[in-house]
Amino acid sequence: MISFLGEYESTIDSKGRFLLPAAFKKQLSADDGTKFVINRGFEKCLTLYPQKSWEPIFENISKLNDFDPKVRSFRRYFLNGAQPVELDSAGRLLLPKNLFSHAGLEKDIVLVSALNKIEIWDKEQYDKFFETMTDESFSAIANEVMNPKAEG
Amino acid sequence: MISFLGEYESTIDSKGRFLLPAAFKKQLSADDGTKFVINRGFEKCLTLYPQKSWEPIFENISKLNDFDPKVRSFRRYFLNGAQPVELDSAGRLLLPKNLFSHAGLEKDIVLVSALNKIEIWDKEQYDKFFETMTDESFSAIANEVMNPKAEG
DNA sequence: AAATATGTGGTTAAAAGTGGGAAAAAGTGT
DNA sequence: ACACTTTTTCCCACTTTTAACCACATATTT
Repeated sequence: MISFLGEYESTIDSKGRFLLPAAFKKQLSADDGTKFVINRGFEKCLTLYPQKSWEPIFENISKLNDFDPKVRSFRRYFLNGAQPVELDSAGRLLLPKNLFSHAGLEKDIVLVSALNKIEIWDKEQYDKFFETMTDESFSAIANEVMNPKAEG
Repeated sequence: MISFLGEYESTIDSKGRFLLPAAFKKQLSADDGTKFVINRGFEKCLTLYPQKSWEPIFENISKLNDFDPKVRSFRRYFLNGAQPVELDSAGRLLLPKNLFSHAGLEKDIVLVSALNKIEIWDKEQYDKFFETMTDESFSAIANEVMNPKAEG
């Protein structure tokens, strides 16, 4: 499974395209190729999955029991907005218009590794996230997440 | 696991490169090689991990469940700004531009051992840190950290 | 003092990034 | 159904930036 590392800036041009930073392209193996799936992220961002990273997620959702109303709600919310995108000859991706508003995208964006996928943030929103996160709140979350035994 | 020792100065050239002091290079084993990961540090500094030191940290985070909002916050904050860097033929590292401001880097920098990684400080910032730390406050902290029973 | 290793700077070729035009496709109205 | 308009996609050409390389200066060692 691929894993990304890094945080790079890019800009959206007048046609809604942005260049996938070279650093990420290098991290893509040959068989990840040029196909991606883009989706709404959980917070105010978008998520970009290389085809290979998307497949297992899609499979997991397929396995859920569709008779459960919660499953249906989740599936609708999660899959609505997911769209396949492909790199053009210059290594750019075209952002679907209907996803702009969810992430509040304008012009300057930040692409950040999220392990096996990439998050796309509006630069302003991204900066805001870090402003609201204090050392103490990070420290508390880190302890909860990485040291679960501490709780109980 | 590698562990560094020492504190050395270096300077950033006009292209944003700095020479990794020979003393640190000597401490790197052959299989640590030339690949590093650089990231924002908790304080006003950057952190430089030899690839080998970084891997286990990254793996641990990969295991967490990304559907947990706390995990996402933690991941974002922790991976914030992490970028792969590599030594050039002259043994220098190129500092990513977007990390300059976090550490307030100008020209003169100090590289300090931080166990299995190296901290990169702007010389001025580093000096300030020592100015604010008096013998007494150091002694108090030392007692708290190294002798937890003392608290009561 | 010579030789080797360390540290510094600059040039240049290659890659990354940007913008726009034209062809194709989709949509709209008569 | 056809002509016309608008949107989308594809591709080409240019500009800027980057990183690889080279050459030299300084320090250190034998």
